[in-house]
Amino acid sequence: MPHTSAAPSSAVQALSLLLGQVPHLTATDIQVFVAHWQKEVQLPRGEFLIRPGQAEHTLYFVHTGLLRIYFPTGAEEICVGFGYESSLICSFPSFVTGQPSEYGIQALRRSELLGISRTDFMAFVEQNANFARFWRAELERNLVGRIEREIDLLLPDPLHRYQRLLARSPQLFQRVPKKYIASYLRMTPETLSRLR
Amino acid sequence: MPHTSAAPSSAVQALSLLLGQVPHLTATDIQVFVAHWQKEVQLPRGEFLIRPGQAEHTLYFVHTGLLRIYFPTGAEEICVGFGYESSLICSFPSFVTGQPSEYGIQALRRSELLGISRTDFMAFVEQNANFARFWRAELERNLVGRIEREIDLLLPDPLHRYQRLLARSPQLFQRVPKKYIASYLRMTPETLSRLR
DNA sequence: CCAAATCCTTGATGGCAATCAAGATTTACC
DNA sequence: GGTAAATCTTGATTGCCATCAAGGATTTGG
Repeated sequence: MPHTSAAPSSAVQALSLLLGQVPHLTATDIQVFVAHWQKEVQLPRGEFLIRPGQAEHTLYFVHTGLLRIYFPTGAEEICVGFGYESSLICSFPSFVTGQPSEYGIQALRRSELLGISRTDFMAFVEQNANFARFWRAELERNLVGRIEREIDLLLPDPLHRYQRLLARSPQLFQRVPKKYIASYLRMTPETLSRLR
Repeated sequence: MPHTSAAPSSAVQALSLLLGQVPHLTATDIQVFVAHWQKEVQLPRGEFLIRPGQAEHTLYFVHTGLLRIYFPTGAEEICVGFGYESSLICSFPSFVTGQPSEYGIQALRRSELLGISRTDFMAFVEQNANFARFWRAELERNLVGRIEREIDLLLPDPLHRYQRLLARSPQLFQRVPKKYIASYLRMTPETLSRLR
């Protein structure tokens, strides 16, 4: 083992692993790319990655932990998504448009993340067809998922919404506090509890 | 005017106009591209572009008319989106994944469309960085819009949902029958009527 | 321009989930 | 491991939207 360079962090290794699954990306591509994920963040439980109204144009990789994305209405906060280990997370509209984020992102457990700036990330997408393909696949997967979810939200019957989510993401119910799932399912914690 | 080639159809002209707004696309790029939109469709009011369960992996350009995208539940159909003039429309999950469509698309007025197969379209995206950029921008715009919409659907109060949609898409209320808007807003036509 | 269908509105009633409340359980953190 | 906080469950009540129904307005298509 060479002593001249520091060993890559565990988070960088995990990110490299994720990228290794992308077709046609070379080891060199990945090595150069991960070097640009320079923003290391450690969040204790309850801490915020992004607060609503804040301009934060960073794409994050969740190495460990669990986060929720929420939208603050006047009265309450509604949960619109979660961030799991080994996935990407950001306030998407803010990341894409450059506007301040309407959403907040909060750690539900102690979480470790790696971040890359919008500028750096988009430079890779522009200059390398393989990264462009990767980002396009991310966008398509995300979009298909959101359309699925739109159905869930339109179903009038709380039981149907619960059953669809349970079928699609059973692991959610073992990791995320039920009250956030209830908000995500557009019902009160009491109603969710009675359905189970 | 040359007699050796047929004049481009009005639909092709409109599509070319839309593509002309894309940065870096050359006139030649556009000319070659639009030649692959070979599926011409004319739908009378009430007719279906795609029926649920059908495999239809075509991307459509709406030249004239108005369509609704809907999801059939056991009891009723819920409206998940609309297709306007000079915009693209498809059953997105089906177009991307190649699976049969869970959604239906129906003409609400007499509509004229142009279609391109998934295979042909993706070939352009793969081979030309400018088309890749165009498709990426489409995906990002679409995704941002869906996230906006997710908020609308999560708001518990029908009045708030109505107000948000009215602020974002006031033209909708002048073009689309209210009963479809009501379904889109997750409420009954009676409730929507009382809000106005 | 007319007839028929579709769509929109207004009213009365009932059901279901939100709300309020309290106790039980789990989880976090020192 | 022990204590405090957070979360989950169960129960009673209320309010709001869906449902059902009917009359009026608009649109469609010949």
